[in-house]
Amino acid sequence: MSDSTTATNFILDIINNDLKTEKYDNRVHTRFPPEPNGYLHIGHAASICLNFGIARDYEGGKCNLRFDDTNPIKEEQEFVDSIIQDVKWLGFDWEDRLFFASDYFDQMYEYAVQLVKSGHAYVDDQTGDQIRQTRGTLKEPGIESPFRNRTPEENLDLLTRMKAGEFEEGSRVLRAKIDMTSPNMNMRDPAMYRILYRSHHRTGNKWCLYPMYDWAHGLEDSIEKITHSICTLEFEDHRPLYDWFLIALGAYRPQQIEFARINVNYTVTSKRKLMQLVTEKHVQGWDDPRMPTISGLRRRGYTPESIQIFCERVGINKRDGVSDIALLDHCYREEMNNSAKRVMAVLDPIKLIITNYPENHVEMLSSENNPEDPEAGTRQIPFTRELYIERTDFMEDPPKKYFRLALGKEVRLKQAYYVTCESVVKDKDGNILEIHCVYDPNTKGGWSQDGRKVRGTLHWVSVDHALDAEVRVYEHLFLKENPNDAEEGKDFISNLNPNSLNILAGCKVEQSLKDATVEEKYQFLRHGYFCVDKDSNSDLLVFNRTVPLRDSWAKKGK
RNA sequence: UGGGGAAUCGUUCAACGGUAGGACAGCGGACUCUGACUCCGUCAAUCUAGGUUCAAAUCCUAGUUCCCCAGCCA
Repeated sequence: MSDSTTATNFILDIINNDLKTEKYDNRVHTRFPPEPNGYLHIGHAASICLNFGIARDYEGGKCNLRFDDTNPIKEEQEFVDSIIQDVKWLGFDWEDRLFFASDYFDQMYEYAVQLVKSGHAYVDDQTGDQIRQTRGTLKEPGIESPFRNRTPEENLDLLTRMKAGEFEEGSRVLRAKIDMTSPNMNMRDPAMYRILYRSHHRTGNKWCLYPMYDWAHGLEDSIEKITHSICTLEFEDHRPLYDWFLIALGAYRPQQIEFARINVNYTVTSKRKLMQLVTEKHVQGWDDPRMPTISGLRRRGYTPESIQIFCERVGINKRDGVSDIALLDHCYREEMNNSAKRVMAVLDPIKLIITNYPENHVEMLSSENNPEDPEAGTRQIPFTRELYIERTDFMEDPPKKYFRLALGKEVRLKQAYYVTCESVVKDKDGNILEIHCVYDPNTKGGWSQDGRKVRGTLHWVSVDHALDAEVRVYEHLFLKENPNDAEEGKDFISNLNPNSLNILAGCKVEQSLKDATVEEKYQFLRHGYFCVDKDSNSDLLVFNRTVPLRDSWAKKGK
């Protein structure tokens, strides 16, 4: 390992041991094998980080990106493209090892012929229903197919004709001849090939025979000389079958290792459910910033680094659990605190007028871009008589320990001056329209010579210079930690959070944001971390709030 | 006794017969030109019952709970 301080886990233990015993000639070669039938999500990220992380951390380690595209009914090029983009964006490199299971179809078929010839596989003429009915149950053994004892010659003839397209879809399957009484259902003569007259996104109409997962997956790993084939827990009792095929073939056999899938609270990660959210338009697409998809997280503003660190800290083991999304936010804040440029943005503006400040006067004030990073430098910000401040930064009847503006109270305007509130202007209904203050010219830069202190520091923007912006503030997509915990007769959809998207129009942001580019990230002072959304145009900047800053004051109010 | 897995602070990961520790979350405080950051403190766990041992989260026995498997899905 290149970094001994990172957490170890049972998979690394296995690999280290295999290295010690030279089980795989000191090679470490993993793979990430997505099926291109949906978008990648945070759960996949854990697997990607694990597999590519292992390749990165071991001397000479490799990790392949391989599409497990054995089912043309569900798979599409769109998903291949998005997956490639997402893995790349996450920061991983498969070099020249981008593979497709479909590239091995010929080879797989030859292997099948070999099993037929050696009497390990047979063609079954039973219907799907018949096969299901004779499989037995969890507690009762299955019944052998009447076609189970055909000769290798007959099986070979039938298999050849299946491949040639002589038989109807669903009329026959090739089955492994194992044990219909096995307590492991996977070993009860599992199907290897089904007949499907479907066009495949890569092989077109070349095949009408498509391999099943159990048959295909081990072959893919074997062909690529994978050493450690890491998958999720539900494949644990497929391992005997994985091994059986490769042993029967006398082929190179990787070690399958299973770990618990990563779940995250307040969201769902089943492909079916994500698909449902998109198709039923509960969200605006796969990359909706509320989605746990990689593309959604990306658009929301999360970085590859924060996702990687999150996955590392969550860790790997064999118990299923649910991780706290707050940890991702923590990882993100940690990263951004060191790197994000600070800017001032007023999300809910109210006018503040400095009555003793000259009209039509503009002062340029200097502000640091990132107090955590002196190298980030400073910028100039225009200060004028009329400013916008945050509506919530003024209260007529402030509670105790309220540091912000109130009648007669003095606060600091960030990097500018101390101001004291003298009066407010209201409309007929009593709504505050303007806050009138006086400033102390001797506090320029936000510091007083006489040592007097103010507790509150407010952010602001000049009315004349502010840019218009729309800010999208997100909450959890679901109200419950476990969205599947729904009332009787209802499903996860009933737990959708109606306030998961809150659009703030009429926000005012500082001038320096004029040339902000899509995906660029900022800290809006005292608010949180935001990034520019692709919906921005030359008239209106659109920001997504990735995560808010921690706010111990707001917490006290609760 | 169908088979296969898993049980440690609220969550998550460690401890591999020798002081149950870290992170996140929570709570309290200090600091602060971001009520941020940072720092300090604090809360809090070995599924149960027996057994082996000087010593058990760890080994043994018996239970309990949870997850996965009856697709021509992966």
